[in-house]
Amino acid sequence: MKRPTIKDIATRAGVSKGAVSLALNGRPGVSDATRERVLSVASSLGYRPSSTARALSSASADAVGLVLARPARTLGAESFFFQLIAGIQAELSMALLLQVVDSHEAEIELYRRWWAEHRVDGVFLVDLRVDDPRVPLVESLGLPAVVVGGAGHHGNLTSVWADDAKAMTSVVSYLLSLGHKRIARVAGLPSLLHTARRDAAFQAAAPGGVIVSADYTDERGAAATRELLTGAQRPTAIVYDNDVMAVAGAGVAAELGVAVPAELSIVAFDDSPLCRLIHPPLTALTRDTFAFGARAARALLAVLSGARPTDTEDTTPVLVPRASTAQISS
Amino acid sequence: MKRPTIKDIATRAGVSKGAVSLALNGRPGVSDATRERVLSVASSLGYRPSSTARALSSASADAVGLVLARPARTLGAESFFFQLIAGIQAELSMALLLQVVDSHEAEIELYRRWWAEHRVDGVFLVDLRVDDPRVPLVESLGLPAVVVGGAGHHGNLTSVWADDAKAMTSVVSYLLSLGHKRIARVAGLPSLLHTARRDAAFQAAAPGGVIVSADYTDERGAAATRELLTGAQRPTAIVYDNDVMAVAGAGVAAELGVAVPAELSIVAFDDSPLCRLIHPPLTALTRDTFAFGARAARALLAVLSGARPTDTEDTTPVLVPRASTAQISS
DNA sequence: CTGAAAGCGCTTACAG
DNA sequence: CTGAAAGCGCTTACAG
Repeated sequence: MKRPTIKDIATRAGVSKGAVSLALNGRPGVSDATRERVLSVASSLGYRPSSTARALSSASADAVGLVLARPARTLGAESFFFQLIAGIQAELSMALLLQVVDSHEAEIELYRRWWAEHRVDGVFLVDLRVDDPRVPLVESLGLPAVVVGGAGHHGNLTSVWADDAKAMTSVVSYLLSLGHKRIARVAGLPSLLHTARRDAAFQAAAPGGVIVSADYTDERGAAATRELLTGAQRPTAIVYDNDVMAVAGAGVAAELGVAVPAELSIVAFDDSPLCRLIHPPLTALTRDTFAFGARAARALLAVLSGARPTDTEDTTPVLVPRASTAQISS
Repeated sequence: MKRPTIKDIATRAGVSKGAVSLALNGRPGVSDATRERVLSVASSLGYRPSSTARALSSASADAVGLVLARPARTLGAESFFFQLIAGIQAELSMALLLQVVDSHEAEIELYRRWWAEHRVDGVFLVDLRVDDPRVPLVESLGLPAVVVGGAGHHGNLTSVWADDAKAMTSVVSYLLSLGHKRIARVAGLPSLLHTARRDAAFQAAAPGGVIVSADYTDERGAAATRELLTGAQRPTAIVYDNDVMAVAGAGVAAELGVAVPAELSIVAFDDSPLCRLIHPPLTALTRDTFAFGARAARALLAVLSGARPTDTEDTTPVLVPRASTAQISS
C-alpha cells in the first residue's frame, strides 16, 4: 500500500524509469505507443509524482511564495490580502507558501532561503516601496517574480498594477464637481509606493489640499480626522486611503457633531462590506481584488514559463457614490 | 558561488558527509570536537540545509499546511483566519502551505496529496463539522494534525478550542439580566460544529428563542434580521454569529426604524474593528485570535515531536458591553 | 526511439 | 566515535 513511484510504473509497463519520466512529462523521446502504455499504467496505479524528488532533481518546486511584511496583529483588518490570495489560488494549481514577517530584513532573508532551498519557483512581491530593495534582490537572484501593485520602480520585473493616480484624480474631480474647495487626504504608510503615487495625484488635482499621514489603523485614522476637523481650515471633504480609517473618521465626525455628508463628505479608497454596512454608507473606490489576484497569478505563470517581463495594467478602481458624499452646502 | 552542501562542509572539515549530517542535527555519533569543527565550517560557509533533499530522505518537510474550504470570494470578510494565520506563524518557524479550495472533496484530496508528496509534516484542521470526515482521514493517514476549534468530534487528534457554549450562555444571561424575554439568534453555517454547539447552548439558556440560520455574509445576515423584525413576535435582542452579520442587522434595524438599543439589543459573536467603529458600537464577544493561533501552533509542534494527543481549552471569549445593548424599555 | 547510469543533497543503517 | 555506502524519487545527459 505504498504509493507508486516511476519505478513501479517502469516495471509494469516494461520500460525504463527514464522513459517513464519522459512519457509522463510529455517530452519527446518515447514512441506514442509507449507513452500511452505508461500513462495508462500510471493512472491505474493512481500515480502522483513526488514534488519533493522533482524539486531535488532541479526541476520545479511546484510552489510559489508570498511574504507579508506587516505587523501581524494588524493584518486581520486587511481584507485586501485575503481577497488577493484567494484570487491567486483560483488561477494557480500549485501550492502557495505564505509567510508573515515583521521586518523587511526578514523578508529579504526569506526570499534568499526559499530560493536557495528550491522551495518556490517564484514569488509575488506586494507592498512595493519606492526604490524597493527587493527588486534588485530577486533580479540578481534570478528568482522569478511578479510585482503586485507596482507601477514603476519594478525594474525589469513583470508587474501587475492598477492606476492609483487616475483613481485618485477621479475622486478629487468628483468632489470638486460637488463644489468642495477644501479637500484633505488621510494617507497610508508613507513608505509604500502607491501612497506616493496617490499623494502626487492628489496634490496635482487639489492644489493646496492637506495630506495627513497615517497607517491604515482605526486609531491613526481617527486621530488624523480629529486633527483635520479641529484645525483652523476645516476641510469639507476627506479622502481616506482605506476603509477602516474612513469608517473611523466618520465616527470622529459624529462625535464632534460634524454632519456627514451635510458638513463633511467622506470617500474611502478601497471598498468593503464595512463601507456598505455603516450609516451613512461610504462613497468608495471599488475594485475586484479577487480578479486582480487571478491576474497576478497568470502573470507569474507566464514568467515561470519563460515569457519576457510584461507590465499589465488592471482595471482602474471605480468610484461608487453613496450617501457619505454630497454637494457642499455652505 | 553555488550554495554549499554537506559535501563541501565534509571536505573542509575533513570528515564524511554522514558525520556532517549527524553533527548538524545534534545527534550522537560524533565527538564534540568534530561537531564543533563542522558547525564552525558550516556557519563560515553560510550553509543552509536543503529542505527538499531532507524531505526526500524521509525526514521532515519543514512545512505545515492549512486548507480553507470556503467560497474564496467571501473569505476577505473573515478577519478571523488572517489573525489565526498570523498567530500561527508568530510561533512557527517553518513554512505554511495555504490553500483555498471550493469543496470538501478537494480538501480531502489535498491532504492525501500533501502527505503522499511529503510536502507537509502536519496540518491544521479548521471549520470542524459534525462527524467530520477529515478526522478519520488524517488519523488513518497518520498525518499529524491539530483540530482548531473542535471541542468534541475530533477523535484522537490534538485539539485546541474555546468554549463557545459557555460564551453563548454568558451572552444570553447578560441579555436576560437586562430584562429581555424574546431573544433570537442569527446563526452561522449549520454544518459547522461550533454552530451546533452554540445552538444548543442558546436553546438551553433561552428556551423558545428563535434561531435563524445564515452563512456569515452581510446579505444573509440582513435577510435574517428582516425576517425576525417583521415577524409576529419581534425579538428585543438578537445575537449574531459574526461581526459582519451583526452590522448588517443593525443596518436593517435602522432602515425599519427599530431603534438600537432602545427597541433592539444587538450582540456580535467575535469582535472586530467593524464592531467598534460603527454607531452605536456593538456589544461583542471578544477573543485574542492571534494568541489562539499561536496556541494551535504550539500544539502542532508538540504533536510533531511525538507528544500524545492533548485537548487544550483556550480562554473563553469575553463579553464586551457597548452601546448596542440596553435594558429592555417596554 | 529506448535503456542504463549518474546525480540532485540529504539521512540512515551498517561496518570498522 | 567515524567512514563508506545505499537509498529517497525523480530528471537528464549519454550511449546504444
